[in-house]
Amino acid sequence: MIAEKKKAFNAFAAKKGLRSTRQREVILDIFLSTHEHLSIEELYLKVRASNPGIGQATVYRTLKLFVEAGLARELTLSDGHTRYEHQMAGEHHDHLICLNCNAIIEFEDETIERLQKEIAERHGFKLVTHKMQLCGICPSCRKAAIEKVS
Amino acid sequence: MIAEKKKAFNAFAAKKGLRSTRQREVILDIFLSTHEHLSIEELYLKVRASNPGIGQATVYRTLKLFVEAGLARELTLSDGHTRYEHQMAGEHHDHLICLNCNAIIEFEDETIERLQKEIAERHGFKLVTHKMQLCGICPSCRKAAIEKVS
DNA sequence: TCATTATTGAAAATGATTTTCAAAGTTTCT
DNA sequence: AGAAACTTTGAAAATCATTTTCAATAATGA
Ligand SMILES: [Zn+2]
Ligand SMILES: [Zn+2]
Ligand SMILES: [Zn+2]
Ligand SMILES: [Zn+2]
Repeated sequence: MIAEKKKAFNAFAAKKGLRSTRQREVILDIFLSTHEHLSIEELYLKVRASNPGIGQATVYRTLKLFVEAGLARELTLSDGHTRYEHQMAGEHHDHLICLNCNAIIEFEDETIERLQKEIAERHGFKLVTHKMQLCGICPSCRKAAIEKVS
Repeated sequence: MIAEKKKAFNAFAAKKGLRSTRQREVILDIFLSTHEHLSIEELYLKVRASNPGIGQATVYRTLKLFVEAGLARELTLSDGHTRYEHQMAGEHHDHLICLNCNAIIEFEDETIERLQKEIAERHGFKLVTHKMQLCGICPSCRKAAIEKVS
């Protein structure tokens, strides 16, 4: 799994004539070892913990490469911090986000995806991608809110 | 229509103890006179054209008030410029956006809205709002692309 | 090895938005 | 109306995520 993605990145790098550097390997390892929707800042801190010396700019630059290589997806929630998550070819999901605690739940809904395509077609658009975020209050925050009242 | 919205804003301002100022009236008039998804910059330029002297900060502050008052909706597309559009109670639409020319088409789809609610419920969330943008290539950009090839 | 070219880190730049603050304006009370 | 109390304003400064710059360093291929 991780090895495959590394291979995929190397293939991308080779095709693009990118050089293989320690920094990119470290950042790729750390990115692949996470399972959350991490911000650059969080990623940078993780990187720096094991590899002081790697700069933020390199983390910014490298994550953009991962997106280009199809390994990562950029998420822009409304907190002003760009986040990255794993992306595998052919897979897709959208997000349910708690407005209170920022918890993120992933979901897929084929019917919605199909309807989106239909809407685009109806307007003559060729659909390339979409962004969908459902924002609400998660179960534990709801419970906490109820307890506070009573 | 416009008069109603002005009344609504005045009611909001009164309830909040806001003072009525020339700047806010001017900005509200200009905002209500538009029918697009305008960025603050665009709005500021329009305001300044008839009222030099009104500062950007005031435009920023005032548009936030309109959102709070329920008259405006903030849109964050991916070009780094926050945009505002009219919002009327009980109405809702989402956007189809051309990745090439940035054209914005509005649409509503009740089935999607219902499914979103169901997804949220299935995960125990209380749905508060959502963001959905379909990104693609609009008819005229598609045509232009085809002509370029042939 | 050497020449070429890409990458890096630190610091500076950018650019949208927010904050600061003194001056100006609005409201309230007398 | 006049004065005190409080809000709003504009200009400039500050903020803050991200991007760019650039000289130094590293990777590549001949
Ligand atoms: Zn929560
Ligand atoms: Zn996700
Ligand atoms: Zn277009
Ligand atoms: Zn719209």
